[in-house]
Parts: sequence; structure tokens; C-alpha cells
Amino acid sequence: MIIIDKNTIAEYLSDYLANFSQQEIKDLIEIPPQDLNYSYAFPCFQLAKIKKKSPHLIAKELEEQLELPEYLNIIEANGPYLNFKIKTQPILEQIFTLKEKYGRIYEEIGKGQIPSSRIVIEYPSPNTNKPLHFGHIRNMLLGRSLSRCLKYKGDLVFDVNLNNERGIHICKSMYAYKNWGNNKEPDIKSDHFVGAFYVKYNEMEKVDSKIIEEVYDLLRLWEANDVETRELWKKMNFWAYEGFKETYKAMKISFDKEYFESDIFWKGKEKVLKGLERGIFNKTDDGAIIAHLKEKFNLPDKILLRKDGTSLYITQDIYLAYQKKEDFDYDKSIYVVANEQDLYFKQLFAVLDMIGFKEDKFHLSYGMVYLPEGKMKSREGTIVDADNIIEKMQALAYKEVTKRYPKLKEKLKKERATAIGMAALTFFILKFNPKSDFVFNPKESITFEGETGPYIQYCYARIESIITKSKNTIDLNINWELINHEKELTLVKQLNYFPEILNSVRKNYTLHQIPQYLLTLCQAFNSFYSSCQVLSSDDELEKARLLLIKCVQIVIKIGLQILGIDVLEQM
RNA sequence: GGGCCUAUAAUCUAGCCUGGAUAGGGUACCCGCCUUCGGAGCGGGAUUUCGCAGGUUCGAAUCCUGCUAGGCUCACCA
Repeated sequence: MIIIDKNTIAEYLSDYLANFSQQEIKDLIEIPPQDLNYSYAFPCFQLAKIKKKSPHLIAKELEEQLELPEYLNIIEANGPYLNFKIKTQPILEQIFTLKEKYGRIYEEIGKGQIPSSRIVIEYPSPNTNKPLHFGHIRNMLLGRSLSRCLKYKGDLVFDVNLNNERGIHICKSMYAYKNWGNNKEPDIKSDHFVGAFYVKYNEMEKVDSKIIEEVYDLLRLWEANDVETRELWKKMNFWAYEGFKETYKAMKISFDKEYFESDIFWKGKEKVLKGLERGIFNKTDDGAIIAHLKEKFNLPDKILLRKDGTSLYITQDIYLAYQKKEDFDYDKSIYVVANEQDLYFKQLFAVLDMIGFKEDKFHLSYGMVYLPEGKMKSREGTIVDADNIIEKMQALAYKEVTKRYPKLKEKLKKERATAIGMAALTFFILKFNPKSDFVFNPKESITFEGETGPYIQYCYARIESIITKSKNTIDLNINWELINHEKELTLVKQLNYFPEILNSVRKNYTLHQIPQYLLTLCQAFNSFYSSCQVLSSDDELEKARLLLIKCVQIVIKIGLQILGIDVLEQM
């Protein structure tokens, strides 16, 4: 097998271009605009500078001079560009042979692959005083698909979750329950039940701002291990976890290990005190411990321990870094956290660096999700609740399924609605660049047409339908010459890019490249579909096209599986 | 005020790292396409000073500088 990518082309060209190294050539090679049916292009501008000839002329000369390698169909000069068209046969052979492993062809044939490593990914790390919201959905989807993508590419990935289940915010919910809860048991999803008291507290605080003092009393009681307070805390946290469990299940996420802030928040102290002893950190006038980050890191200084000796959020995160290393002996630790904490993570990593913890750490920072009205504020209850939106998507999908297939069995309808609804939600979120903010407008965002998950699923189902109808078997024994339609060649071209896309995602964590790629592929397929009939009286042609669409189906499936979207054979 | 980030048509978005072929898509809008494999689809049309102003370059949405607007952040909160 041969991988036809920029490297291959560069290697080939380097025999002819003495002026450049192979790497330089590779960097020059680009992917031509979509409507041109060439896979790769070499622009001759740089060469023109050296040779003092027009790039057009150079392209033309190279075209004549170059000897066609066996994996290329044609090399053609177009203006200042030298364009390369790949052969269909090697591509489809690879896909059909490797099947669901095609996306890791580099690893499979052992060429140009990155060694696999042990990676810990931490997400979504919720607070236990309120249910998960839309921002958590983005977080979970990013964490989940990154995890799946890295696993697919051969890394050993550990998904972990840190429960922020102690602190003043938890005490607020507890306080409200204590005063206005009448010892009620949850009569709604239990994390929502807890969240309602958080909102209640904030309402009451507006009426009487002094109640915050009583909340601090509660926090002190908690820290002093007061039995009654601890019992209440356990009870309410249990409700929160029970609720989260359902949401995690719907989101199809699970963890190799869950950490609890209450277990570890005080353990970071030791690390910090040791750092103080060694003179790495300093004491402020009033006795707090501070890390001076200004000079060495050009960051604002960070307090690591309060003047009363109690822990801060960063104290436990320092400890947790060590704990994760001990638990998983990782090569790299990834934190999936929104970009509002960019500075915090710079500080955390700087502090860890100061005390000699130099492990490879990465903050996968993603943009905020806004509502049309602005930022979500769980304090005021102006959030898009995660369970609610999941339910809404599935209900809408159910309506669509029912509209199309009124006679379908109820159970099937429900299954399809779940798959389609979740596909729509997942795809809607993951198609955006993780770094960018976006506005979630529930009314406009819930759609199954255009650039959506169901659009991709639909392609898959269409292909399945054709394959089922055909009496021919699919194998590599076809007449390759018959795949020559412009739409077919576009498909082949797109299929060939897939492994490179996954390499890029693994390297840059640009998860949106997968949905974006799938859209391009499916658009090419649908366009092919409308101009090329697969089922045909011409058996040879039918066999050739069946193989082609089977390969498309294989790639769609790999892509969707990484995103955590179910494929449907019928929809 | 300092730091970080963002600005692409009515609207949403890809492309920016690594500068190159008429700036790709999607929604909405207009016109077509179900007596050919599934219309959650396809084809065509209209709409853009790629925030503004400079600079570098043969070439800038992409790199640099300044400006404007917006977001996040600058806790002994999490």
C-alpha cells in the first residue's frame, strides 16, 4: 500500500527540483480549490524567482519533464501551477481492505505515524450545586470526541472527571434547602431539584444580603466536620450525582476515574508548604502563600494558600496533577475547560513548573456559548439546561420521523429519534472551531437540514439502501476504467484526504475538522448521487460504483463514530 | 487601565498557524428538479470594501503596525 499525500508528492518531486529540500517542497504543495479535480498542486512562483523564468513556463517545462509515477493519473500544468491527479485504484483498495481502520492507515502500514502515548483527559468537571447546562454539553462533546479520536489513532486515553463538590457555592444550595426545603425528597430529576435551591438562595439573597454570613457559617461547620452539615452535604451531592449519571448516559460519556475535590483539596497544601520551605514561594505580610509569577512568567501573582491556611481551588489542582500522574503515568494531561479560565491555567502550569512538575500539560480551551440574550447565568436561572435541550432535540426528531414514517413501530421511531436528535445536537456544536464562541439560539439551531448531523446520517442510509437493493457483491474485482465521471473522481479525491485530516486533528486538537470534512464528503456524494445512477443494467458499471459508494460509507462511519454519532441503516 | 481572544454577504460559518488559481459552505430569499437507486436531497440565481488605515511581498482574508468595536480575564471565588 502506498499513501498518496503531500509527503509522497514531495518525495517524488524532490528528484526533479534540486533547489529545494523535500520538506520545503512539501510545505509548498497545496490542496487546489474544490472545483478543480486535482488532489495536489505545486505552485511554481518560488521556483520562478530562482530560475528567473515565468512560473507558467516552469510549470509547463516540468509537466513535460516529469515521468508519471504509478499512483498518479496525470500531471498537468495550469498557469503557474503544476497539478496532480491521483489514481482511483490504490485509494479504493486501501479503504476496502482496511475498512474501519482506514482512518489510521499511517499507523497500520507504519509510515509517518506519531508514536502512541498515554493521555489523560479531564472533563466536564461540574459543580454539584446545579444541573449541567449547555456549556457542559459543549465540554462533554469536545472531551468525548477528542478521547475517541486519540483512541482511534492508537493512544491510550483515560477519561477522568473532577467533581467540584465543596465550597461556598455548594453551601448556598444547602442553606436554601435547610431553610425552605422542608426536608422534601426530590420530585423532579434530582440534580434539578438541587439546582432549584441554588436559584432560590440567590433570590433570597437579593431580599436579604446578610444571609451570606450564615452560608459562611455553614462552610465553617462543613470544614469542621459537623455531622449534621456533612449529612446534608452528602445527601444533596448524592442527588446531584444521580442526576448527572443520567445526563452522562444520554451523552454517552463514562470515566476511568472520578476525583472529588473534598478528598484532595487539602492535600495540595503539602506541596505548597514544601515549595515555601524551598524558597520557591513566598509569604505575604498577612501570612498567605503566594507564587510570584511576574518576572519569570509575566503573569499576575497567584495566592496558593489563604492567610488562615485553608486551601484554594489551585491548591487542589496542584495536587491533582501529581495524582493523575501517579494514577495513569501519563505522557500528556489535557484539561477541557472554557476559555474564561485561560489565565488560570497559565498560572497553574507556571506554578507546577516552579515546583519542578514539568509533565506535558495542555489546556484545551474552548469558546463560550451564549444565548441570544447574552451570557448564561445559572445563579439567575437564565441557562439552557442540558437535559432539556437533549430532550427537545429528540422530541423534534421524533416528530420528523413520525411525519415521514407514520406506520413505523413505536420502538423504532424512538430509537431513530434518539439517534437523529443527538446527531443534530452533537454535529451542531462540533462543527464550530472549538476556540470560537457561538450563540445558541434554540429556535434557529434545531434543524435537520443543511450542514447537520442528520444530513450525514442520511447519506449513510442512502448508500445502505442502494447496496441492499443491488444483487451484486462488492469486491475489488472491478473495471477501474469505469470510474471516470467528474463526480466520482471528486469523491475519490475527498476519500484520500481523510487520514491526513485525522492526523491534523490529533496534532492540533481541531476537532471541527472532522464534521467539516464529513460535510464536504457528503456534499460530494449527494452531488454524485443526483448525476450518476448506481443500480444499472450494466453489471460492470454497477459493481464499480458500488465499490465507490461502499468506500464512502466506510469513511462516513469512521468519522461519525469518532464524533459519537450513531449511523442508521434506515432513517 | 493591563493581558488574552474575536471581527468574513441579511444571517451563521470554513479558510488565517504554514501568504498564491474567481474567498468555500449552510440558513433565509428567487427559479427549476420526485413515471430513474430515499426530496432530511440536487441544480441554478442574487447578495461580500474578508472591521478600518497603513506596511511587508511578484502576490495579503491569511504576516506586521496602529486604530475601532465586542468578548473573556486581571479574587486570600470555583
